Amino acid sequence: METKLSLSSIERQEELCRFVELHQRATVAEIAEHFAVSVATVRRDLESLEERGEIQRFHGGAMAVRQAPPELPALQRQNEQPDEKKRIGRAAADLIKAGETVFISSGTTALEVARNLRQRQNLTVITNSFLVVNTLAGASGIEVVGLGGVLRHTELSMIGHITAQALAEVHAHKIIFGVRALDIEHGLTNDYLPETMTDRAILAMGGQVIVVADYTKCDRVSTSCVAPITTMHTLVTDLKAPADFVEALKAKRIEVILV
Amino acid sequence: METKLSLSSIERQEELCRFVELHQRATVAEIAEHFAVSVATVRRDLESLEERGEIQRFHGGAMAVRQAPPELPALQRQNEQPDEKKRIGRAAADLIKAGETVFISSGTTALEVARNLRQRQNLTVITNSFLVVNTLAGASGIEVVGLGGVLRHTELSMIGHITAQALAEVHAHKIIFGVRALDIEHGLTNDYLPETMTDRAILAMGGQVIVVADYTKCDRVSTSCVAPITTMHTLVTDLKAPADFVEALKAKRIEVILV
DNA sequence: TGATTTTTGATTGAATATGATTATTTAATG
DNA sequence: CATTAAATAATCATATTCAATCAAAAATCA
Repeated sequence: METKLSLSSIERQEELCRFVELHQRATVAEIAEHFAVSVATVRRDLESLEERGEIQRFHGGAMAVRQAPPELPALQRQNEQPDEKKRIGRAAADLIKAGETVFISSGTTALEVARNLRQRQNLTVITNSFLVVNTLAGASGIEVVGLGGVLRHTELSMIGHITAQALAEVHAHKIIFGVRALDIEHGLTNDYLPETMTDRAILAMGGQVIVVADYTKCDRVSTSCVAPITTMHTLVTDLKAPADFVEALKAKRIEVILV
Repeated sequence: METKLSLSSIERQEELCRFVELHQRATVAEIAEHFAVSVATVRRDLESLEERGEIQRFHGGAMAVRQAPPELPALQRQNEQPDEKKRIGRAAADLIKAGETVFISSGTTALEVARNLRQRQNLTVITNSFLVVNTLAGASGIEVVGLGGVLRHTELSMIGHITAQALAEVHAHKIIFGVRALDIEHGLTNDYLPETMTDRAILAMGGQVIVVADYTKCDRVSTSCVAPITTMHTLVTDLKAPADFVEALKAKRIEVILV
């Protein structure tokens, strides 16, 4: 693991807490080396973290007071192209108007859209992603409808026939759809076969299909075909998306929003 | 990144907030350079933004406010009778055997049961509690089935007709049921009327009904009648439970586990 | 236009964060 | 139980960074 440079004291303390939780226990020297600071600073950080009850100190180091939450793949991926995802999330959220019902699928980019809806009022959000529910929990202005189903542990999404059945009960004006890969010929593709039926049921719900995908997803193909490219009404992507790919979409009368 | 010219102070503050959110963190010098203003102005902006809670300052710069989930009632209540709840949770979890399917309802005591199942293998857990899903996310040995429904923000539970419909699709060997109050005459009662139909559907699913409730819930009545007391097959409670109440339950052939 | 308020940038003493130094405390070993 | 090595807490030095103040510039208003 690399050492990140010039963290603020707040950031370093947070990272330090995670570091200890990840290793269960760590010595002062280990921590000092990892964060490239003096042992004095480490001790000061450990002191304040112990005061807040975040860790337990012992002579020579510190140990975790709670077990580290497992690093889920879905959460790890949030750190890939974070700037693009944030911009895309904001732009897609701007497409949602008050009073509308919007479906938000699983995936980190779609999650970013949910983040930007938290402060909104008079919205109904339907989702099969538990991360989206998590993000919107406590958002008093938003009615959150979670679809049931079998939890896919790696993505924290709900899939299966219970999900499909619940989908038959609802309708959304707009569908924010995250996808693994986009290709003119092969359409929208994902990488997990069992999820395909759920994804198709989502798209069959009707409403405007807004796909959110950063440039790394464009002009790519994954394993599992979900739908043809024309199923998508709008694509929100970033400026690094291949120009000819964007042109090809526009030729097919698909709206493309570049941020 | 280019410098934008002649923004009003309000505009600049908004942009500044977006800038910090986009980069997650930024130093005062970075911000001053980007907006072509002095560090004094930046500090003033950061000060007012922090007062409004838009950003979090640290020595040398500012960072985006971390996505701290607001303190929800369900999470606050976890601190009430924590020892009893932990013991009850452990004892109830011991009743669950490998290979079984168990339903876990919402409520903090039921959540404590889920906590004690995290390391288990070969289990299926069905739940309408978002907190239970959260707890079991990443627990690879457990198949988690979430029921859909409308999110009740205060409890983070799923309720409504989608929930009831999903319940018709599943069956559990054992039902871990958290309840607000227990009374010999009035049976199991909860405090939120709209949830009653969902609770009844849960209990109608069949299987052994195991109610988890600390002593503060015993011999009490709440507003909404869910089911008669004999619906319950087993009660897991603590030693502070009123002795005559326990005796009355045993007389009705209800198993009582005191921890 | 002229007066008044607001905003901005520079200056300076105060505050903060960090690392080095040095007693003091702790834990390990014989 | 005494010795000893290591770790800690306390103190100090230093380099940034911050906040308060003030004057100049800009905007607002009569």
